[in-house]
Amino acid sequence: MGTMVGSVEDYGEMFQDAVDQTSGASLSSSNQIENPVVYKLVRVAQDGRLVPATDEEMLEVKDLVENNENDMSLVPDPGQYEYITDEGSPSQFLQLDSFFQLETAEAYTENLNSRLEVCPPPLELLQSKEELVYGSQMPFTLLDTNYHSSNELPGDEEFVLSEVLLQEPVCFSSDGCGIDQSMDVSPYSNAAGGNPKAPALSTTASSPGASRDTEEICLGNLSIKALQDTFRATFGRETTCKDKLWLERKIKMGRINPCVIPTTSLTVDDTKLILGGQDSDMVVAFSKDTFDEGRASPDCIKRHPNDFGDSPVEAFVDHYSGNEDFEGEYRSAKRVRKATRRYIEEISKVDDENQQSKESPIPSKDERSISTVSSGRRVVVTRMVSLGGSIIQVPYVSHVRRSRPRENIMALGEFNSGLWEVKGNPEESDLNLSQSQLNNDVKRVSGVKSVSGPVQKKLVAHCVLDPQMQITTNDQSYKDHSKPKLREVDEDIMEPEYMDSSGDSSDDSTYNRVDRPITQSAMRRKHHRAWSLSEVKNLVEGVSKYGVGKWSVIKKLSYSSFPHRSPVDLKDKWRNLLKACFARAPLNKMGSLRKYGSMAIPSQVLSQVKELSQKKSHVSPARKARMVKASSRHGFL
DNA sequence: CTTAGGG
DNA sequence: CCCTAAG
Repeated sequence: MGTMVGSVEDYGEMFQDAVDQTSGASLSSSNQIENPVVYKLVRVAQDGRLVPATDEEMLEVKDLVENNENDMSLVPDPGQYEYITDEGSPSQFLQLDSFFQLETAEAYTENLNSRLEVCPPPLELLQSKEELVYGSQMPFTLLDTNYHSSNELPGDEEFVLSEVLLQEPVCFSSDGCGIDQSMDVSPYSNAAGGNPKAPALSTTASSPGASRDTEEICLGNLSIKALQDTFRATFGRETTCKDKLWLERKIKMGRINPCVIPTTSLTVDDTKLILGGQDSDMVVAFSKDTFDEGRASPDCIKRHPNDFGDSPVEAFVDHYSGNEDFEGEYRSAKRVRKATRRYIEEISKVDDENQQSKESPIPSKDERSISTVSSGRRVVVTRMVSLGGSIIQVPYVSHVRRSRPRENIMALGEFNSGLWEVKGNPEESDLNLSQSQLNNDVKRVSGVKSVSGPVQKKLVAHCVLDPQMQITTNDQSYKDHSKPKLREVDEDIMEPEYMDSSGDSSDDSTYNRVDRPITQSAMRRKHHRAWSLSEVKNLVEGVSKYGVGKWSVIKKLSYSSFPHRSPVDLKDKWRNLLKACFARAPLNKMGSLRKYGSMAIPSQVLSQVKELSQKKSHVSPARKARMVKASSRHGFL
């Protein structure tokens, strides 16, 4: 059994006719744009070409569809798609849910809105005529069946009808009961133009002739209330969102076919069908192997995270997932973070370990989990990872730092070349890296925290070789040069230039100047400078003046004398202060003394911090205005 | 570039 | 302190 996938535009007619019996209107090519569902029928030849089906083949399909059509309305399966004719009334129902099994509610709660899956049905369904229930399987189920009864087709070739062009008023429901419910309850029938039978999936349905331009103009003129009504008419549920832009956007997206897959860029490589679009990055990748072997877990259609694609993700999602809309409303209040690269990397890493793939980061062809797909614009290497019980496809990331190397990458290179020897020139401090630094950098280079990748393995090997030094290596030259070590200590103290410029010679600075034994903590980071009490006080004062979150303002106004503290540093420190004061609040006895003998923060300051944190959680508009004024006075806005 | 937040 | 994502 070969692969059967495909999508060819011209062959929508027959299928369309079959489905759209009542209207009897056949689709002209110009007409297709307005029609909500367009099926395309092709045959995939052995060499992978997509051969348009012949008229005879189309007739068979038509017959098949018609035969099954009678049963359609009897199928009491929730999660149907609705097919809307040009007249705007629902003439048929198509159940396609197993094909477009898009994001589920659970999936979205995982905050992985950058992914999408569309999984074809199990192969068994493709093979069994008996099991064929119209609409509950993929479209090409029908055609596959059809193929077996067709004499016309060469033995190895199969019919394929795979893609659905969902043009306008198709309502998807992630919870699997969208249409049914809406038909029953019909909470929006009024807004749908007065026809209570009309599912009012879209206002478009009631005004099929309206062009999008017109609509968009109209949208812009609508009031928020009207937009909300339109939203309700479009999506079948209420919205409380008052964001006009958001509403317009959603409505537009609800009307615009979110998953148009231009067939112009349809290509087939030896195992994959790729449907790439100029706008859409949607990639359809049905694995031939998977189908051949009768597995029920073929490759899925995936959307890639935003790194590899843009807004279409959202459009796609919006349309199919009712939940997303809620999320969208929520998002207008608080922005939602997408999965970070780190997160993806770690997922990838875990997957890597699971797969025991020790090979080069370049995906091998045999690896099922890694596929190279082209989206028309670019080639994307993806890999399958399991997450939260479902399989998702993520862009492949090698576990190597991809971004700009650190300034001391050269030193790293030397380590990487195998000897671990720092060239013993004390003057070039950049090369005289402490071992901890090296660890750190190696860690960064590998991009992951745990040991993985050749570089870090090397490190481990060397560490093992020298049991005397726990963290450091067997590097003799490093030992011999005390300067690097001293330098390391220096990291933790105020550097003179800053002292001078700041004029801040308060207590803690001298504290920091005290030569301390090289503790582990002192070894830990290069770029660590202890916060002086005056700095902390400055910070607190700055926050009290300008408010929490105005880090750059504070930095510029109160911290011009501390060039080594970035706004982010301030923010971090503030976070730490908060942590400190709230953690200590209950048992204030120990007061300001810390375990590790690091800087003592006066409890007075801490209470100040606490006070500010509470007060500043809600800055009054007046104060905000004052702040804006102040900062603009200083040229910050 | 600035801010927020995870690491 | 670092990194990255979101504006």
